[in-house]
Amino acid sequence: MPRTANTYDTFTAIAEPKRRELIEKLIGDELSVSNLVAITSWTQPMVSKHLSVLKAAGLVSERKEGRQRYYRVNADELRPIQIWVRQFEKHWNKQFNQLDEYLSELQNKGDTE
Amino acid sequence: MPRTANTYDTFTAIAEPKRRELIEKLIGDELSVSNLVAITSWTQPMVSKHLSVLKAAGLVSERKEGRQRYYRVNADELRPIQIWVRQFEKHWNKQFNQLDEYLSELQNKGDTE
DNA sequence: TTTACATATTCCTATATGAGAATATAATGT
DNA sequence: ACATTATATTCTCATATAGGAATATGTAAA
Repeated sequence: MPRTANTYDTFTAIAEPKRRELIEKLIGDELSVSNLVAITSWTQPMVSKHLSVLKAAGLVSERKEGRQRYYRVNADELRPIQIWVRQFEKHWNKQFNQLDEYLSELQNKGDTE
Repeated sequence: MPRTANTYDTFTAIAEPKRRELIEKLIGDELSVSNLVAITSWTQPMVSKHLSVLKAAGLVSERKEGRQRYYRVNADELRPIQIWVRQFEKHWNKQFNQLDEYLSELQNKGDTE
């Protein structure tokens, strides 16, 4: 039995590097499959298949428009991960915590909302 | 080819629920294999094997003492996950962000350091 | 040096699944 | 109706790997 996976849960879905890559491309943007094919240079079936896994895990949603399908990320679905990781936060080294704050600031600066 | 996995990276290592369970048990505590066997009621080889994967991924370290081996979690190794997930933070729903703050407070209250 | 205990490793098997190629579906335009 | 474009699905194959049983390694005690 490989990865116990009832089917794809969030953790399993993002374990695959290509799927993380896809999700990253979708941050903030809504993109069609062909957009993603162009950006990644992967084959179309490969993009579609990974998208379907992400969709099954609830990490992306789909919007049909003509013959294209536009995908967007459901950012909220990544929160269980953050919540899980937070359990370990208090055991992180101080020096790294400083880096964290720095990164947080960078991100807030880039925040346009 | 299942999970592309060169071998176990952090994301792949925690994709397995049993491994997440193990890591959780090790938060704050240093535990021997038999401790973990007692706690989880899994077979000893099963515990050892999952620990070896976690160790290969750098998520736990080992300390030998007599015939026991004590394991502890390397919390810092989970930071890449947090950093990755943070990219999506600004797209989370406000209502959830409030829940986040609440959970954060709870956790800080429990912080003894 | 045997015996008992703690842990790791090896061997086997079943199965999930990523990749690739080919094909199907579906929508649009002519 | 037919061609074209966009996307999904199906099929085959190779391989990583979780689980289980058995065994090996290593350490302490008698």
